[in-house]
Amino acid sequence: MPELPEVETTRRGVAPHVVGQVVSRLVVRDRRLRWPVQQGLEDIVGGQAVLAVDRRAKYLLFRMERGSLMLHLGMSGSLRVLLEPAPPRLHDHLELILSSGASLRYTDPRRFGSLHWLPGESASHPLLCRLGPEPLAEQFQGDYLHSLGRGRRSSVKSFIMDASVVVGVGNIYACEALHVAGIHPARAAGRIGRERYQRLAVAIRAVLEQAIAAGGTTLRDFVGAGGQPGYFSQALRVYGRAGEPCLRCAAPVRVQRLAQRSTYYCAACQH
DNA sequence: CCGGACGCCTGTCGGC
DNA sequence: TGCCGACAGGCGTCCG
Repeated sequence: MPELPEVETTRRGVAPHVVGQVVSRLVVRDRRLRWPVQQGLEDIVGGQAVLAVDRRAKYLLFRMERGSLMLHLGMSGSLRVLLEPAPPRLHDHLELILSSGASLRYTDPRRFGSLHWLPGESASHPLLCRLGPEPLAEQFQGDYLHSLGRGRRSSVKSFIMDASVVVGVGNIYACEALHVAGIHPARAAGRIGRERYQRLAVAIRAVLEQAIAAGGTTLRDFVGAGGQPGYFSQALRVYGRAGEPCLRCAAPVRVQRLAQRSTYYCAACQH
Protein backbone atom coordinates (compact mmCIF):
# COMPACT_ATOMS: atom_id res chain seq x y z
CA MET A 1 0.00 0.00 0.00
CA PRO A 2 2.09 2.78 1.23
CA GLU A 3 4.48 4.69 -0.90
CA LEU A 4 6.67 7.47 0.40
CA PRO A 5 3.87 9.98 1.16
CA GLU A 6 1.90 7.46 3.21
CA VAL A 7 4.99 6.46 5.19
CA GLU A 8 5.89 10.11 5.74
CA THR A 9 2.31 10.87 6.82
CA THR A 10 2.55 8.01 9.29
CA ARG A 11 5.91 9.23 10.57
CA ARG A 12 4.60 12.73 11.20
CA GLY A 13 1.49 11.45 12.91
CA VAL A 14 3.31 9.04 15.16
CA ALA A 15 6.38 11.06 16.13
CA PRO A 16 4.77 13.46 18.65
CA HIS A 17 3.36 10.50 20.56
CA VAL A 18 6.55 8.46 20.78
CA VAL A 19 9.57 10.74 20.83
CA GLY A 20 10.79 11.06 24.39
CA GLN A 21 8.71 8.13 25.57
CA VAL A 22 10.06 4.93 27.01
CA VAL A 23 8.87 1.68 25.49
CA SER A 24 7.39 -0.17 28.41
CA ARG A 25 6.65 -3.23 26.30
CA LEU A 26 6.71 -4.57 22.75
CA VAL A 27 3.96 -7.08 22.03
CA VAL A 28 4.43 -9.36 19.03
CA ARG A 29 1.16 -11.15 18.34
CA ASP A 30 2.26 -12.68 15.04
CA ARG A 31 5.92 -13.00 14.10
CA ARG A 32 5.11 -14.16 10.58
CA LEU A 33 5.70 -10.98 8.62
CA ARG A 34 7.71 -10.69 5.39
CA TRP A 35 10.62 -11.88 7.49
CA PRO A 36 9.98 -13.52 10.84
CA VAL A 37 10.27 -11.00 13.65
CA GLN A 38 13.47 -11.75 15.58
CA GLN A 39 13.00 -13.87 18.70
CA GLY A 40 13.71 -11.91 21.86
CA LEU A 41 13.14 -8.52 20.25
CA GLU A 42 10.70 -7.75 23.05
CA ASP A 43 13.55 -7.96 25.58
CA ILE A 44 15.84 -5.77 23.50
CA VAL A 45 13.34 -2.99 22.99
CA GLY A 46 11.62 -2.94 26.36
CA GLY A 47 12.87 -0.17 28.65
CA GLN A 48 14.53 1.91 25.95
CA ALA A 49 13.61 5.50 25.19
CA VAL A 50 12.65 6.57 21.67
CA LEU A 51 14.88 9.46 20.65
CA ALA A 52 13.51 10.20 17.17
CA VAL A 53 11.43 8.79 14.34
CA ASP A 54 13.11 8.98 10.94
CA ARG A 55 12.19 7.73 7.50
CA ARG A 56 14.51 6.23 4.90
CA ALA A 57 12.78 5.24 1.67
CA LYS A 58 9.62 3.46 2.83
CA TYR A 59 11.13 2.37 6.14
CA LEU A 60 10.26 3.99 9.45
CA LEU A 61 13.23 4.11 11.81
CA PHE A 62 12.57 4.42 15.51
CA ARG A 63 15.87 5.67 16.90
CA MET A 64 16.42 4.27 20.35
CA GLU A 65 19.20 4.34 22.89
CA ARG A 66 20.93 1.17 21.75
CA GLY A 67 19.88 0.98 18.09
CA SER A 68 16.91 1.41 15.78
CA LEU A 69 13.67 -0.40 15.12
CA MET A 70 13.08 -0.55 11.38
CA LEU A 71 9.46 -0.97 10.29
CA HIS A 72 8.17 -1.44 6.75
CA LEU A 73 4.43 -1.19 6.07
CA GLY A 74 4.53 -3.54 3.09
CA MET A 75 1.48 -3.45 0.85
CA SER A 76 -1.34 -3.34 3.39
CA GLY A 77 0.22 -2.18 6.64
CA SER A 78 -0.69 0.79 8.77
CA LEU A 79 0.48 2.12 12.11
CA ARG A 80 -1.92 3.89 14.43
CA VAL A 81 -1.66 5.67 17.73
CA LEU A 82 -3.96 4.34 20.44
CA LEU A 83 -4.37 6.73 23.32
CA GLU A 84 -5.69 4.04 25.60
CA PRO A 85 -5.69 0.24 25.59
CA ALA A 86 -8.10 -1.46 23.21
CA PRO A 87 -8.55 -5.16 22.45
CA PRO A 88 -6.53 -6.29 19.42
CA ARG A 89 -8.38 -7.14 16.25
CA LEU A 90 -7.62 -9.53 13.45
CA HIS A 91 -4.30 -8.62 11.76
CA ASP A 92 -3.08 -6.43 14.63
CA HIS A 93 0.37 -8.03 14.72
CA LEU A 94 2.53 -5.63 16.69
CA GLU A 95 2.10 -3.18 19.51
CA LEU A 96 4.61 -0.79 21.02
CA ILE A 97 3.31 0.16 24.44
CA LEU A 98 4.66 3.45 25.72
CA SER A 99 5.22 4.78 29.20
CA SER A 100 2.55 7.45 28.58
CA GLY A 101 -0.06 4.70 28.34
CA ALA A 102 -0.49 5.27 24.61
CA SER A 103 0.64 2.66 22.13
CA LEU A 104 1.50 2.20 18.48
CA ARG A 105 -0.42 -0.60 16.83
CA TYR A 106 0.68 -2.19 13.57
CA THR A 107 -2.03 -3.76 11.43
CA ASP A 108 -1.20 -5.64 8.24
CA PRO A 109 -3.62 -8.13 6.64
CA ARG A 110 -1.21 -9.33 3.95
CA ARG A 111 1.84 -9.46 6.23
CA PHE A 112 4.23 -8.10 3.59
CA GLY A 113 5.58 -5.64 6.13
CA SER A 114 8.58 -6.24 8.36
CA LEU A 115 10.21 -5.31 11.65
CA HIS A 116 13.97 -5.44 12.19
CA TRP A 117 16.32 -4.41 14.98
CA LEU A 118 19.43 -2.55 13.86
CA PRO A 119 21.95 -2.55 16.68
CA GLY A 120 23.93 0.60 17.41
CA GLU A 121 24.63 2.88 14.49
CA SER A 122 24.26 0.18 11.85
CA ALA A 123 23.11 2.26 8.92
CA SER A 124 24.39 -0.42 6.54
CA HIS A 125 21.69 -3.02 6.93
CA PRO A 126 21.45 -5.11 3.74
CA LEU A 127 17.96 -3.73 3.13
CA LEU A 128 19.21 -0.14 3.34
CA CYS A 129 22.67 -0.16 1.84
CA ARG A 130 21.71 -0.37 -1.82
CA LEU A 131 19.04 2.29 -1.78
CA GLY A 132 19.19 5.26 -4.11
CA PRO A 133 18.67 8.91 -3.14
CA GLU A 134 15.61 10.36 -1.46
CA PRO A 135 13.46 12.06 -4.09
CA LEU A 136 12.89 15.08 -1.85
CA ALA A 137 16.62 15.61 -1.31
CA GLU A 138 18.46 18.46 -3.02
CA GLN A 139 20.74 16.17 -4.98
CA PHE A 140 17.85 14.42 -6.71
CA GLN A 141 17.91 16.18 -10.07
CA GLY A 142 17.15 15.45 -13.70
CA ASP A 143 20.85 15.20 -14.52
CA TYR A 144 21.19 12.34 -12.08
CA LEU A 145 18.33 10.41 -13.72
CA HIS A 146 19.63 11.23 -17.17
CA SER A 147 23.11 9.90 -16.55
CA LEU A 148 21.91 6.82 -14.67
CA GLY A 149 19.34 6.04 -17.36
CA ARG A 150 21.87 6.12 -20.19
CA GLY A 151 21.78 2.88 -22.17
CA ARG A 152 18.91 1.40 -20.19
CA ARG A 153 16.29 -0.38 -22.22
CA SER A 154 13.72 -0.90 -19.48
CA SER A 155 10.66 1.32 -19.35
CA VAL A 156 11.08 4.64 -17.65
CA LYS A 157 8.29 3.66 -15.29
CA SER A 158 10.17 0.59 -14.03
CA PHE A 159 13.30 2.75 -13.89
CA ILE A 160 11.82 5.29 -11.47
CA MET A 161 10.18 2.53 -9.41
CA ASP A 162 13.60 0.89 -8.92
CA ALA A 163 14.69 1.71 -5.36
CA SER A 164 18.35 1.63 -6.34
CA VAL A 165 17.60 4.54 -8.71
CA VAL A 166 15.37 6.62 -6.44
CA VAL A 167 13.40 5.51 -3.39
CA GLY A 168 9.78 5.92 -2.43
CA VAL A 169 8.16 6.01 -5.88
CA GLY A 170 5.59 3.23 -6.12
CA ASN A 171 2.97 2.40 -8.70
CA ILE A 172 0.59 5.28 -8.03
CA TYR A 173 3.12 8.09 -7.93
CA ALA A 174 5.12 6.73 -10.86
CA CYS A 175 1.96 6.95 -13.00
CA GLU A 176 1.11 10.39 -11.65
CA ALA A 177 4.59 11.86 -12.09
CA LEU A 178 4.93 10.55 -15.65
CA HIS A 179 1.61 12.13 -16.54
CA VAL A 180 2.63 15.47 -15.08
CA ALA A 181 5.93 15.29 -16.99
CA GLY A 182 4.20 14.24 -20.24
CA ILE A 183 6.33 11.11 -20.61
CA HIS A 184 4.93 7.79 -21.84
CA PRO A 185 5.47 5.14 -19.13
CA ALA A 186 6.66 2.50 -21.61
CA ARG A 187 9.36 4.70 -23.15
CA ALA A 188 12.84 3.25 -22.69
CA ALA A 189 14.72 4.97 -19.87
CA GLY A 190 17.74 5.40 -22.13
CA ARG A 191 15.76 7.29 -24.74
CA ILE A 192 14.80 10.35 -22.75
CA GLY A 193 16.75 13.57 -22.96
CA ARG A 194 18.18 15.72 -20.20
CA GLU A 195 15.43 18.33 -20.44
CA ARG A 196 12.65 15.81 -20.08
CA TYR A 197 14.40 14.11 -17.17
CA GLN A 198 14.61 17.49 -15.54
CA ARG A 199 10.86 17.81 -15.90
CA LEU A 200 10.40 14.30 -14.56
CA ALA A 201 12.49 14.96 -11.46
CA VAL A 202 10.48 18.10 -10.78
CA ALA A 203 7.22 16.20 -11.33
CA ILE A 204 8.21 13.39 -8.96
CA ARG A 205 9.05 15.86 -6.24
CA ALA A 206 5.91 17.93 -6.80
CA VAL A 207 3.56 14.94 -6.79
CA LEU A 208 5.12 13.48 -3.64
CA GLU A 209 5.00 16.81 -1.83
CA GLN A 210 1.36 17.39 -2.79
CA ALA A 211 0.48 13.89 -1.62
CA ILE A 212 2.23 14.40 1.71
CA ALA A 213 0.36 17.68 2.17
CA ALA A 214 -2.91 15.80 1.57
CA GLY A 215 -2.02 13.10 4.11
CA GLY A 216 -1.30 10.45 1.49
CA THR A 217 -3.54 8.42 -0.78
CA THR A 218 -6.19 6.04 0.53
CA LEU A 219 -7.42 3.47 -2.00
CA ARG A 220 -8.61 0.74 0.30
CA ASP A 221 -7.16 0.54 3.73
CA PHE A 222 -4.49 3.16 4.30
CA VAL A 223 -5.04 5.25 7.40
CA GLY A 224 -2.73 7.74 9.05
CA ALA A 225 -1.58 7.54 12.64
CA GLY A 226 -4.89 8.96 13.88
CA GLY A 227 -6.93 6.59 11.76
CA GLN A 228 -7.77 9.21 9.14
CA PRO A 229 -7.71 8.46 5.39
CA GLY A 230 -5.41 10.27 2.95
CA TYR A 231 -7.08 12.78 0.69
CA PHE A 232 -4.72 12.68 -2.27
CA SER A 233 -7.06 10.08 -3.82
CA GLN A 234 -9.16 13.08 -4.85
CA ALA A 235 -6.24 14.62 -6.69
CA LEU A 236 -5.08 11.60 -8.71
CA ARG A 237 -4.74 12.59 -12.36
CA VAL A 238 -4.54 9.18 -14.03
CA TYR A 239 -4.22 6.39 -11.47
CA GLY A 240 -7.43 4.37 -11.29
CA ARG A 241 -9.14 6.56 -13.91
CA ALA A 242 -9.18 4.24 -16.94
CA GLY A 243 -11.70 5.44 -19.50
CA GLU A 244 -12.20 8.80 -17.83
CA PRO A 245 -11.05 11.98 -19.55
CA CYS A 246 -7.47 13.14 -19.20
CA LEU A 247 -7.52 16.30 -17.09
CA ARG A 248 -5.14 17.98 -19.50
CA CYS A 249 -6.48 17.03 -22.93
CA ALA A 250 -9.75 15.12 -22.30
CA ALA A 251 -8.63 12.00 -24.20
CA PRO A 252 -9.62 8.82 -22.35
CA VAL A 253 -7.09 7.60 -19.80
CA ARG A 254 -5.69 4.21 -20.76
CA VAL A 255 -4.46 1.33 -18.65
CA GLN A 256 -1.96 -1.33 -19.64
CA ARG A 257 0.12 -3.92 -17.81
CA LEU A 258 3.76 -2.97 -17.55
CA ALA A 259 6.08 -5.26 -15.61
CA GLN A 260 3.06 -6.83 -13.89
CA ARG A 261 1.69 -3.52 -12.69
CA SER A 262 -1.37 -1.66 -13.90
CA THR A 263 -0.14 1.48 -15.61
CA TYR A 264 -2.41 4.44 -16.23
CA TYR A 265 -1.53 7.09 -18.77
CA CYS A 266 -2.83 9.37 -21.48
CA ALA A 267 -1.75 8.26 -24.95
CA ALA A 268 -2.55 11.70 -26.34
CA CYS A 269 -0.31 13.81 -24.12
CA GLN A 270 2.37 11.42 -22.86
CA HIS A 271 5.12 10.58 -25.37
C1' DC B 1 24.94 -6.23 -15.18
C1' DC B 2 20.01 -5.87 -16.53
C1' DG B 3 15.32 -6.73 -16.87
C1' DG B 4 11.42 -9.31 -16.25
C1' DA B 5 8.75 -12.99 -13.81
C1' DC B 6 7.56 -15.04 -9.54
C1' DG B 7 6.02 -15.53 -4.99
C1' DC B 8 4.97 -14.13 -0.48
C1' DC B 9 -0.33 -13.23 1.92
C1' DT B 10 -5.31 -11.82 2.61
C1' DG B 11 -9.25 -9.37 1.06
C1' DT B 12 -12.35 -7.70 -2.40
C1' DC B 13 -14.68 -7.36 -6.57
C1' DG B 14 -16.68 -8.65 -11.01
C1' DG B 15 -18.45 -12.19 -13.93
C1' DC B 16 -20.84 -16.31 -14.57
C1' DT C 1 -26.31 -16.88 -3.75
C1' DG C 2 -21.81 -19.05 -4.47
C1' DC C 3 -17.67 -19.95 -6.63
C1' DC C 4 -13.40 -18.62 -9.13
C1' DG C 5 -10.08 -15.85 -11.09
C1' DA C 6 -7.98 -11.42 -11.27
C1' DC C 7 -6.10 -7.93 -8.91
C1' DA C 8 -4.34 -4.79 -5.01
C1' DG C 9 -0.18 0.77 -2.71
C1' DG C 10 6.11 -3.71 -2.19
C1' DC C 11 10.11 -5.95 -3.02
C1' DG C 12 13.73 -9.78 -2.55
C1' DT C 13 15.10 -13.55 -5.31
C1' DC C 14 15.81 -16.15 -9.23
C1' DC C 15 16.54 -16.94 -14.03
C1' DG C 16 17.67 -16.01 -18.90
